[in-house]
Amino acid sequence: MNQSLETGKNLLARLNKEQIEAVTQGSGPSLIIAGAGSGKTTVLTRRIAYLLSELNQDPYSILAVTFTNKAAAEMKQRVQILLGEGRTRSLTIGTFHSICARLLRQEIELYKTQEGWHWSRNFVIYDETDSVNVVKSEIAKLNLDEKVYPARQIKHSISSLKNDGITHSLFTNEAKTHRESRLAQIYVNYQNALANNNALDFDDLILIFNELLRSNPFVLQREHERFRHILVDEFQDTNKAQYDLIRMLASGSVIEHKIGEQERSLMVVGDVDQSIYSWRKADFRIILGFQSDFPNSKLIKLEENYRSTSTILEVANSIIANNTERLEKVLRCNRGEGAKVQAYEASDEIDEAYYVAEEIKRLQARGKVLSEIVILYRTNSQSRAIEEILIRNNIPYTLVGSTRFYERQEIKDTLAYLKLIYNDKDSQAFLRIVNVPRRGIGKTSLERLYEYAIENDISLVQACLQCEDAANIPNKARQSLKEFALLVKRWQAIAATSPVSELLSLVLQESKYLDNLQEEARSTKDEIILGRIENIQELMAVAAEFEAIADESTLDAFLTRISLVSDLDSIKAEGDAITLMTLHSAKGLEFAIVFLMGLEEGLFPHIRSLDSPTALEEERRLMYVGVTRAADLLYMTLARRRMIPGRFGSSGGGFTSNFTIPSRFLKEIDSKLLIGFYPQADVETRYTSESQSSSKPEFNSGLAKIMPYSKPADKSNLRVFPYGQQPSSNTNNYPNSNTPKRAMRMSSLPGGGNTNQNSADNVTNEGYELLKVGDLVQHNKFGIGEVVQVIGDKGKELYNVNFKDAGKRLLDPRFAKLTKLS
DNA sequence: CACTTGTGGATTTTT
DNA sequence: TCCACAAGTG
Repeated sequence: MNQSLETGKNLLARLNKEQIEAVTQGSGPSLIIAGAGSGKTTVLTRRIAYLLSELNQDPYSILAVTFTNKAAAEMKQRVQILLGEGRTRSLTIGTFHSICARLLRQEIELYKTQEGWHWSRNFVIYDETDSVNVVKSEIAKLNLDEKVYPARQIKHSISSLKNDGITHSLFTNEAKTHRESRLAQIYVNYQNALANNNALDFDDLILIFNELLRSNPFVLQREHERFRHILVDEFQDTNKAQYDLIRMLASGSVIEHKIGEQERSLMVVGDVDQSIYSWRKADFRIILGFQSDFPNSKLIKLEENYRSTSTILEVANSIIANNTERLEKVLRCNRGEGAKVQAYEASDEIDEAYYVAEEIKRLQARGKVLSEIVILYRTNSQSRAIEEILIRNNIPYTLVGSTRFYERQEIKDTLAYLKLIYNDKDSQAFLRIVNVPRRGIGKTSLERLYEYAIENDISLVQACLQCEDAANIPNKARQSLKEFALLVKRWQAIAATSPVSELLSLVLQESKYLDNLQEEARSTKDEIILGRIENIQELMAVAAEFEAIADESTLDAFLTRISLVSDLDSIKAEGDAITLMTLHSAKGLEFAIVFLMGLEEGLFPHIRSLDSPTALEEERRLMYVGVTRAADLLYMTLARRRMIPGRFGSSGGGFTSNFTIPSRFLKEIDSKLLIGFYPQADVETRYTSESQSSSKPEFNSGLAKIMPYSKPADKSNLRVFPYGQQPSSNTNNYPNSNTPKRAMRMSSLPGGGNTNQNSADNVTNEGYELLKVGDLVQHNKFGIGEVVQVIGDKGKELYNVNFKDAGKRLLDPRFAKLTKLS
C-alpha cells in the first residue's frame, strides 16, 4: 500500500473545497480570509503536515507564527498526531516574541547599535514592571518631572514606537516638538540602560531582531535560506514591526519584498472582523494591503462556519454589520437554528452574578459539563463579583489572567535570583533582591555602591566583591554585600552544571528566602504569607515539569520560557470547571456555552473608546469575537446598577453605585433572536440626549478614509465598504417598537420564559425564611445579628447581616442557616 | 537601617 | 476604597 497516498488522503479528509485549496497550496504568497469557526486551525495544521509528508519539505524550513504559546503547543501536537513525533522535532512554531527570543539567543552578538551598544547571548527579558522602573529612573536622572512625564505613559509611548519599527536613533531624528525631543531623550537613555543591563524588553525582541536583519546581510540570508515556508496565524493582529520581519524573512531583502522562487511559500491567515489589538499597535490595514504588497498572491476565503448555531451567527453578523471599517464577508452556517440568545437584565452586579450561577446550575442539572462553559467580560475587575457567587454556589472555576502568577511578588523575587545568576549585569534583579530577605543593606549604601560601580565600569555584583575600596559604605553593609555577591558567584558555578530545579531549591535555601517566609508565616499566621509559600512550591513544580518536558532544561531556556508565557498558555482542562476570562483572552477559543457579562455603555463598549469611532469599532469587533466563541448557547447579561470603585460620590449606604445604560451592541441584535430582555426606546432616547452617539458629523469623521497599509488594493477582491454605502444598517431601527414599555425581566424560574429547554430545578424560597431589613437573626456560628441590607431579587437574595460579635457578613440564606428571632 | 504613618493617585484590553 | 510610595520616627 502506498503510505504517502494514505496520509495524503487523510490530510484532506472531511475538508471543503476552499480548505483543501489552502492546505495544498504550493509556492508563493497566499492570503486566507478565515471567518470565525471556519476551521482555520485545522487548515494550518494539515498544511504543515502536507508540506512535510506530501511535498517532502524539511521541518527545519517551516516557520509558523501563532498568537499564544498555547496555540503553538496545540498546533505542534496536532501535527504530531497526523505524522508521528519524528517529523515535528525541528519545526519552528511559536509566537513572534518566543521565536525572536530563540533566534536572538543565537544571533544577538552579531548586532551593535550606532552607538556601539550591544547585548550578549545571555540577555534577560524585562517584563512591564522592570521596564517601567528603568524608564522611571531614567526620567529621574534627566531631572524631568514625573508628573509631566509619567513613567507608565512614557513606557507606553516607547512601546508604540518600537511596535511601529521606530528605533531610538530614528525617533531622535524625527522628533519635532519639545515633548517629542524629551521623549526621544528618554528613549535613547532607556535603550542605553537596557544594553547596560544586558536586557531587552518585550518589544525589543522583535525590533532588535529586525535591526539585526537589516544591518547584517549574512544573518538575513541565513534566516531567509532557512525558512522557506512561513505561516502566520491571526494576521489581522500583526503590527508593523512584525510584518517587516515576515517580509524580510520571506523575501530575503530589506527593501524589496518579493517571493518569486519555487518551493517557497508565505501563508497568512486572518479575519479583519477579529482585529482587537490595535492598542498594541496591531494594524488590520496590513492584512488589507497584503495583496498589493504581494501582487501574485492567492486569495482563499473560508466562509463555512462549523462551530455555531445559525442563531448565534445571525447575532454576530447583525452586530458586525454596523462596522464600516471591514471587508464584505458572509459566514455560512452548517448547523441548525439552535436556541435563542438569553438576555438578562439584572438589578445590580450581584444579581447579575447570581443569575449566571443559577443558569450554570441549571445547565449542570441538564447534563452539561462545566468545562464547556465560559464566562467572558470586558475588564478583569468584573471577575470579582462573579467569583464570590461561584464560590458560594460551589461551582468550580478557572480564572485566566488578572493577577498573573509570574507577576506575584514572591515569584518575581525568586526569579530575580535566577536572573541575576544568569546575567549579573541585571541591575533590576540585583536591586530587587539584594536586601530581600533583610541583609541590613540600606538605600544609601546601595546608592553609593551604584556610584562605585559606575565609576569603575563594573557590574553591581562585581562592585560588591571589591567594595572594600568604596570607603563611604558602612562596614556592616560592606560585609553583607560581599557575602551576598559570593553567594551569587557560588550559585553561578552550580548553575553551570546542575538542572534548574536543583539550583532553584538551593537558592531558596541558601538565600534564606524560604526560611524567612516560613518564619513570618509562623509568627503572624497570615494566610497571604502561606499563599506565597504555596506559590513558590508551585514554581518549583513548574521547574520540575519543565525539565521533564522541554528539549533543553538549561537556565536560559527556562528563563526565556518563563518571561514569555502568559496565563493564557497555562489554561489546563483540569477537572471539571468553568472558565473565567476577558474577551481578549478568549480569542481563538471555542466553548459550547458562553456567558457575556456587563453589556453596558461605558463598560462594553468601554468608556475609553466612546469618543473615538475607530475605537468603538474595535469594541464592536471584540463583541463579535465574544459572540462567535459560542457553539450552542449564548447568554448576555447587564446590570441596571453597577458599583464603581473609587471616589465616585459619597452618598449613604456604604457604597455607591451608578445607573447604567444597556450596551448599544444589544440594540444591534435583531430582537427576534433574543429572549428575556431587549433594550427599550425610552432608555435609548434618554441616553442619546446626553451623548454624541447619534450626532452624525462626529461619527462620520475618520471612518471614510480607511487606507490599506501600503499601496491601495483597488483590484483586489477584498473590498472595504466606502462610507455611507453600507447595506442598510439597523442602528436606529427598533424591530419591536411596540414591545412593552418596561423592560421585561427574564426570570430564571421555570415558566418565566418561553424557552423550549426543560428546567430541571425549581429555585423558590422554600427551605429558608424570607427576611427584611431590621430583622434580628440567629446564626449557629456568628451568633445574633441584624439584617442591614437585602441584595438581589426575590429567589436569589443575599442578606447583609451585622453580627454582634462577627461584624458584617454577606450571607446566602440557601446555605447559611438563619433563624429569625421575633 | 527598619518600621510606621500619611498622602496622593488610580482603573482596558496583554505578548 | 485600596494600594503604592514618600516622608517621618525609633
